[in-house]
Amino acid sequence: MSHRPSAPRGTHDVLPPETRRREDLIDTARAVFRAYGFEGIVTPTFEETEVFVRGVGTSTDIVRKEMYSFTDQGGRELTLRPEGTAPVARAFVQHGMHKRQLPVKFWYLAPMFRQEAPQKGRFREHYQLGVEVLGSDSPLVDIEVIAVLADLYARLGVPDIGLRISSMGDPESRAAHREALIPHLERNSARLSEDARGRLNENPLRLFDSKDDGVQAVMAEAPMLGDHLTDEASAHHDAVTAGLQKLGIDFESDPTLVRGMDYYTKTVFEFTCGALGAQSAIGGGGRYDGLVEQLGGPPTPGIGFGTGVERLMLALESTGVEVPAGLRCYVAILDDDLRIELLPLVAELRAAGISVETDLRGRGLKAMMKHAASRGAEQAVIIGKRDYDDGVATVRDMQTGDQQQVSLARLSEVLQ
RNA sequence: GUGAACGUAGCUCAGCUGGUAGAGCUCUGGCUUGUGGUGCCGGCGGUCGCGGGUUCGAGUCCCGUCGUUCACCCCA
Repeated sequence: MSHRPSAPRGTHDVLPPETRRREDLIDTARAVFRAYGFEGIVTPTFEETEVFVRGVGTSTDIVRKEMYSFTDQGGRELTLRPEGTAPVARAFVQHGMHKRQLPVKFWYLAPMFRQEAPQKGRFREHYQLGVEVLGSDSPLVDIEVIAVLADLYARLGVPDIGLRISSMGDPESRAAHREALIPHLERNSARLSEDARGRLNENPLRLFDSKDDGVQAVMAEAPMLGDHLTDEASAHHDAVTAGLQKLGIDFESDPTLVRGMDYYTKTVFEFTCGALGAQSAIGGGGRYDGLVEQLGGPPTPGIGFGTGVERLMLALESTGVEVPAGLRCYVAILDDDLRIELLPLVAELRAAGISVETDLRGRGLKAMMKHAASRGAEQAVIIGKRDYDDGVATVRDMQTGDQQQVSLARLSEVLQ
């Protein structure tokens, strides 16, 4: 027993009927993305480690302690993708997409790997649906990207959604803010927690997000990034919020909103879902105007988001939406010889677009009927020796129990 | 990575102060020789997460380990 393997810590299998709800969710997402003109992009599950180190940033928890990195047989330093944006930016650069008509708009569904402590809504492998738009610095893109995500949540019926939005400014804004913030923190270092003092210099913005009382008190009096935005960054932010208001998308301006990637500039945002508990972030993203250049490409602005598939599933669990069964018809064949004889008939039904299942174990009618019921079949088609000799099948409505004889030739037509 | 709680059949759980495992559901067979969903009867299924210790004896106590959950942290 002890050597019976199980899924590694922080990973899990997805089984029916859960898979069905998941597939439906992904179908909906794809439809929403297409409605906005996004096209799919697929990037490798692993990248050169350098992509994330340079892209995501060395001060981030992701790069510092959460990456699954390894050296392959050829001595290459590789890392399982911990986030979705840097790989897309890398692909943009590699394929010279700046020569395409800009902006390019991509969506993806991909697994992400981070070695974190697992808990509800947080796994070491999780899937994200995401979107990236590269090649326009217009606030119109920010608005569209946030709108797609809000639209997706609405279409899925995710309950208790909240949106926080802020601006990280541009490098110039951040430098000015940092010059005011660091001295403030140093003056008050006695009131900061040990952990907070440790990261005071490398990423002081992170402290705005702290839940420590002492740190919070210091940060409440700290100079805000929002007060140091350049005119351009400030105007950009105002245009984004104006657009969201015009679309009727509710949001809360939260200058303390901080996100985990170093590449963010200007607009950052995070959607939360009250049904999720401690891991309440269900999706988030922001603008990353320096990332493409950071990865060796021409200066190219970009913005995107990621939203967690598992967290979406958790959020939707509480709504108790029933998914209809996927099976239309169960064909119960009574005679062993007929099981082979009637293979073309079953094939014909399937070719006509009817979902059909048959017994694959050679069971009796009673067991087959039970199977048909538990699979949620709308109709059972019963064909025994007598029916077959008469050229008919018995079609039973599994809801009402009504039965009728239908000629084999007309079967697919009747079942439509 | 840190702290706390929990870990008994596929699932949900019971098992009092230690004496060598039980229920419901699921699955399966029968009552119903070609018919499901209700009912009755039967069956399959567990070295009590794993390893060690205390004891005449441990699911029940102790330690370790793995896993899950919650909080910190971080994020989707």
